[in-house]
This record gives sequence, C-alpha cells and structure tokens, in this order.
Amino acid sequence: MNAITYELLHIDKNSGARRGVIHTPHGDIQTPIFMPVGTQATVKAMTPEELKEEVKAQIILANTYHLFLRPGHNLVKEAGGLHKFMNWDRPILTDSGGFQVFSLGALRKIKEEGVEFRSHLDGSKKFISPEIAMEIEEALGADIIMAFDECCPYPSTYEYTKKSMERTTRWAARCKEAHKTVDKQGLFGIIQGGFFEDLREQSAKDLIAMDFPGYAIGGISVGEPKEEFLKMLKFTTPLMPDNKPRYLMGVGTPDYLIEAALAGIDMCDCVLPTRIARHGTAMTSHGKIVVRNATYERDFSPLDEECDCYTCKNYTKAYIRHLINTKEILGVRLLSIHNLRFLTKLMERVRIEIENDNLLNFRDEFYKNYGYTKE
RNA sequence: GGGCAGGUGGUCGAGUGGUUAAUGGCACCAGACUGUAAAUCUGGCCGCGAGAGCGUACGAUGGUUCGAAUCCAUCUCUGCCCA
Repeated sequence: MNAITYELLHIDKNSGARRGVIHTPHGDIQTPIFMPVGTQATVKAMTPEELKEEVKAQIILANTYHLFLRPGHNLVKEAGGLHKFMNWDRPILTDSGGFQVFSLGALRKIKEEGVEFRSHLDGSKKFISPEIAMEIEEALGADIIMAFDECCPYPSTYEYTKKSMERTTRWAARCKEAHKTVDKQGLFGIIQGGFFEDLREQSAKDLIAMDFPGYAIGGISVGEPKEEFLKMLKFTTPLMPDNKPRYLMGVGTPDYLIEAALAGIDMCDCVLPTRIARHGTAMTSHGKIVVRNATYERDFSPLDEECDCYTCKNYTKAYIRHLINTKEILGVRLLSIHNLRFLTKLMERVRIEIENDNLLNFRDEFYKNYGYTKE
C-alpha cells in the first residue's frame, strides 16, 4: 500500500490546471500547494506554531544532505524522527541532496556509484549514493522522500545533460530498490533532461515505468530565462501521470507558481520568500518591495493592504524597515511570516480559481497588479 | 600662564613632499536572490557632467617647493599634565 496517494477534485476547463488532494500519513494536502523550505529542520526564523497559525503551511521541506552533516540522520532517528525532533506534525518532504550536487558544484565529484562531497562546513569527505540517500531519508522519516538525482546547471551541453539524466534514471532505480518503508513514505522520482525535449521525454518515460507514487520536475528554474522555463514546464508536465502528484522543484516567484498551476503542477517549493525576507524584501499584490529602502522611512501603512497575515495586521513598513536596518531579528521574522503567507494565500486563491475554471483570467489580473509585463 | 599631544571626506581612522579625489571599517543609498555554503552577495557613496573632464577639498592664513594633507611661520580649536 502506497503511503502517498493523489485524489483529483477538479480540472479547470480553460487550462490544464488541476485541483486535488494528496493523502499522506500526516494528513491531507490541498493542491496546488506552495511548500516552505526548512532545510536544516527549520523554516528559517519560524516556529512550527507560526507556520501553522499564521502562514497556514500544509507541508514543509527539509534536506537530506544538510541533516546528514548536522546533526546526523541517526540522531534525528533517535529523537523519534524529523516530525518529533522539530515538533511539526503535518507532512514533511525531504529533498535528497540532488540539489547540492548542483549548488555545491565546486565541492563534489560525481561518480556512477554516487557523489563525493567535500563538506561545506569542515571540508571532510561525505559520500552520498542512492542507497545512502534512502537510508538517510528513511531515518529522517518524512512523508515524501525524493530520489537522489543530479540537478544540472544552466546551460549544460546536450551530451552532458543526457549522460547526467541517464545516470539519474539509474540512480532512481537504485533508490526504488533500496527503499523499504513504502507504506510509510512515498518515494518520488525526479524527471531531468535539462532544456532538451527529447531528454525530458526519455527521462519521464523511464521513470514512469518504475511506477513511483509521485513525480517531480527537477533541473529547471536554475537561472534560465522565463521563456525557457515556460517552454520546459509546458512540455514536461503533460508527460507526467495524471493520477499521481506532480511536483515542480524550486519554484517560488508568484508568476512562476501561477504558471506552474496552469500547466497542471500540484506542488512547488522555494527558499525565495524566506531568503528575500532576510534580505529586506517583501512580496505584495502590487509587486515586490524592498522595505529596507529609504522610500519607506515614513510609510506607516502595512506591507500589503490586501494581506491578512499577522505582520500586515499589526505592523507598518516604517517599523519593519527600522527593524531590518537595525538588524533586529523581529524584522526578519515579520517579513518571513508575510512572504510565506503571501504565497500560501496566493495558492489558496489559485485553488478557488481552478474550481471556478477561472485561473487564466486570474493570472492576467494578477500579472497586471503585480507589475509583470507578459510571459 | 607654561608644557605635551592632536585637528583628514557623514563618522571612526590610514596616509608624513609626487601614480592622492585621498587605504580601510562603519553609517548611508541602490541592486541581486527560485529543490538554502545566503540575517548573504554586488555596486555606489565631495559637487557639476551621459562622458572625456572640470571645480572644490585634509582647522585658518601666509610661506618654502617644479609639486604640499604631508615641510616652515603665525593664528585658532580640542585633550592631557604642571602652575
């Protein structure tokens, strides 16, 4: 019996967007969904209570590579698993470390067997193979676990991308083979293939043959132009099974989230809202604003008049700017709450618009208000 | 009244005759950030100018010198010590 199942509720008649529910051991997830990232078993600056009450997050991410290094997966297991360790009782998804193959590019060596990392913390050698990734992810105990893959940089040559994608496929098979906790954790395969349609097609075909309970698109949103992003998104999503969750990895700007939903994606995650919060920027319904800028010195209005979050209900731009500029932790916290809530609320709206077969119109309206030009 | 030390761009502080409109830090002003090596990184920061450039600048004034923030004189201000 699969730990993860997908239930389709409605398809937007005017787009491919789908409204559904993902059933997990820690509860249901209404989709499409935005998932906050909590790499080191914490969504930076947020308590689990805030994530539930203020952000209204349904599921969060954590990271295999980072938790493997510190505090170590065995310690987390000893603590009773990630849920108990971090006091979060809703669903969790762990990324496999495949993104670190990309982001720590200078510090790792890829072999067929796996990836040898030089720890970004102390330079020591840390080896992760598909089997080790599974061992770590099973010890962490997330509801959804990702197969160990390689996220290719942009741009990459056809030859490299093909080689990498084929290796990722072999790794996926090894992950599936090594994965023992099938009834407790759903293992998702990750479609790679860079920006080459035939490679995406091949990757999708081979992974689907392995019958994972869910599928992700990896390796896009890695610095390519939006046009390229949309092209691959629209090409790859229809290749994915329609009776299983579809997860677009690493997507986080409001326009990308809407485009993803339009294409038929169910899940997205991104560090962007929390990162730019720490750097003094807020997403609002009228575009992003750098609150730390002098323009807001005497702006005694909320970040976003249309937002219902704790921050917007209680604090002004001028105050948040003051907190950010004086490097007070509260500034980071207030902006993080707001940015995360902005995206979860956006997705709540997206779900309603899908039910009303109106997501395309909403996209146009949103773009206009946000200040996005076109696609 | 006497002695000593010192006054540098928003600020702290380098620089002790020539690539010096003047090192750095901080503050300030902007930009970037998309499965987190990120509470980080990048750029700007005397005035005018798109730019080459021009004009003002190292307490004040005068001097030495081809050339001074840097040397000399006087004045002035600050700190410490003595009376």
